[in-house]
Amino acid sequence: MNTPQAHLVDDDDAIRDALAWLLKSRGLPTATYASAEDFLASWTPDTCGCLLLDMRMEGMSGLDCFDALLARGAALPVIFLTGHGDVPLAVATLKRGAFDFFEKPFNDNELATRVGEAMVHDAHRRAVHASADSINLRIQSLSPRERQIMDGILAGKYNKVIADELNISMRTVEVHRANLFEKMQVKTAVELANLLKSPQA
Amino acid sequence: MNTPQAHLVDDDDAIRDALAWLLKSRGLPTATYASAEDFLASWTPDTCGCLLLDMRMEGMSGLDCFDALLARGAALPVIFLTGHGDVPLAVATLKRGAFDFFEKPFNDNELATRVGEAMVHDAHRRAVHASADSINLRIQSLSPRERQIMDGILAGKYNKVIADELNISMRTVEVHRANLFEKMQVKTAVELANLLKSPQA
DNA sequence: GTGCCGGATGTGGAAAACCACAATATCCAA
DNA sequence: TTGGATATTGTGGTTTTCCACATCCGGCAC
Repeated sequence: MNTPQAHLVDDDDAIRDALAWLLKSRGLPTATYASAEDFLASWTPDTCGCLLLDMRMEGMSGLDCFDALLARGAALPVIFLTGHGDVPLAVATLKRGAFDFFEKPFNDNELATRVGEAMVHDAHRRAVHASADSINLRIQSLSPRERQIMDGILAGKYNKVIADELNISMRTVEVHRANLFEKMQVKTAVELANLLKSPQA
Repeated sequence: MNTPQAHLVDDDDAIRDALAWLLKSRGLPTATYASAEDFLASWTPDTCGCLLLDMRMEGMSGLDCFDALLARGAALPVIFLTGHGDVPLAVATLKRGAFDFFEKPFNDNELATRVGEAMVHDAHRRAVHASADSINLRIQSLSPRERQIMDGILAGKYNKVIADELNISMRTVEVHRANLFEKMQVKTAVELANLLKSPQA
């Protein structure tokens, strides 16, 4: 897991340096990139924190960079910076999942605050994701038969009913049930149901 | 429950009539209001569908109307219409939960499409809400003791353990358990867990 | 004050879950 | 070919759930 950082992408050296200084002075770890291409080249699925993206840049635009990230399945919160007010663009970008959209000139305090919120948001997202991953991993370790029995259990059926439906003996259901409880690291059907509910789908 | 409608609020008679005609011609039931005050006066918690709100109006502004609705706990999807591009306003409004934000002149097809989507969204929201209400109603019918026993059950504890923790006999726990299953309309602990998970919190 | 409700408890039994020990069969990879 | 994972079944026994029948107590409303 990479260290959470504010990833700042702007092709204007002066602005980039000023913004980086602002963020660092607020205690926000910051990495800078002179182009969207540079950022994408260094990006990995572990990249986390948040992304500050200038909309208009030489080469790849901020929007193109956002598209590229979405295509790669990134979930990094993105804060856009733009110089020229464009309501439809701002609205469309937010609806596509951008975390925020700042028009220059912006208030330094507001931006720094939002960057901090974005990083908290991302930390929370990663925590939830890690929990979901752990559960999905356990589910994938189940054999097909065990998954069938689990479905029956989650439907609140008696072992006897499950056995009838699958045309196997009750004893076999009991064995699969014990095995899948072991794999899912639960002791009761209720714990299993709780596990499969909370975080993801 | 009121009939789902597009509630159109605009103080410009010509625009309001034109928009209402547009929406009705697309098969979207539409009600019109000449002011935010008129709409708020007719609003009830049952008002549903979606709200089309002109930002700049005589008297109460669209934003004020939005605030008033939020204060009343309304969950109606709101689509804002504005004549003067203002990125910070659009961004702030969307972040506060507006469904969409259109800048004039807008494309009729896009607007009508979004109105349709907003109404679908609201119908879905109401369906989920109704289900959650039904469950909350059942929970509220439980006695305090029954709720305690339910907590224990949802934690996957044996009746024996619950009894020890509450310093009562196992038999009493069994009785409460049966009673609360009756009230919650479930037959097994797993069904109870499933019920309390899906929709709300 | 009588009745209803919530709460608590007991006996006793049927049904289901839970578990240890034991065995067989298939498929697939080392 | 041997071993591991998956799937299947049985015996026998303990624990827990689930339920019918019955009793007792305190608060509260009519």
